[in-house]
Amino acid sequence: MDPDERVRALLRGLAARYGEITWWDACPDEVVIGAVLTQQTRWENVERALARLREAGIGTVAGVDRAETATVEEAVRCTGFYRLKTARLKGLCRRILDMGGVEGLSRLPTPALREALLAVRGVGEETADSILCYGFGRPSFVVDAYTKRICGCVGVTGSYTDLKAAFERVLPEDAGEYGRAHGRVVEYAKEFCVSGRCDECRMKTVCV
DNA sequence: GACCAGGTCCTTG
DNA sequence: CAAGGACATGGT
Repeated sequence: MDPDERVRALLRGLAARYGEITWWDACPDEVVIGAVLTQQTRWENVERALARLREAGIGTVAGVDRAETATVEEAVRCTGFYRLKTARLKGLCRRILDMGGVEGLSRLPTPALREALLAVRGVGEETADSILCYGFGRPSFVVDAYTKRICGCVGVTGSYTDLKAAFERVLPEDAGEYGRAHGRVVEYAKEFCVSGRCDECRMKTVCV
């Protein structure tokens, strides 16, 4: 079967199962911060860190930029790789402010904005796409470990760019649609995939 | 105690 | 380009 057709079938099944979920509904500043913190980390720990940053009054791009390194490290310790993430976070926030803040960046066309984000140390494709899609409302599909895993389960493989392109061909070009689709993939993976691999690969549950 | 988590970067072959 | 290691805490 054509890979795009498999992706279509997958998305149909997931939409039928999970419906109109809302996925990451946060202000741009928190999306920027959360996108970095969630790297290789469970979301629950990211939420704790975001709450700590908020309590410290530095849960924004400007806040992280002006805060002491040690203060940020303390707040994000629970997400792991905390030294690395603090450095990445401060670098990213600094860069965003230098480019006119979220406000200024939002005037850039999506390709230019994506390049600007990718140019920051610690911002790879997934992080950039998360910020684009959830922070800036741009239709840029996010491919994460769950997406790759689920795609593998239905026989669709390829590079990050390949998978991203497949979803973007199949879905209507809309950030909300992309976000919900990605959210459903994650919901499904959390429900059926156990410790790194699909338990019994129950994709038939949603795919047929 | 072992293993894994919503990545990214750097180094090797 | 593919593979392997480093980065680190928290939950099962």
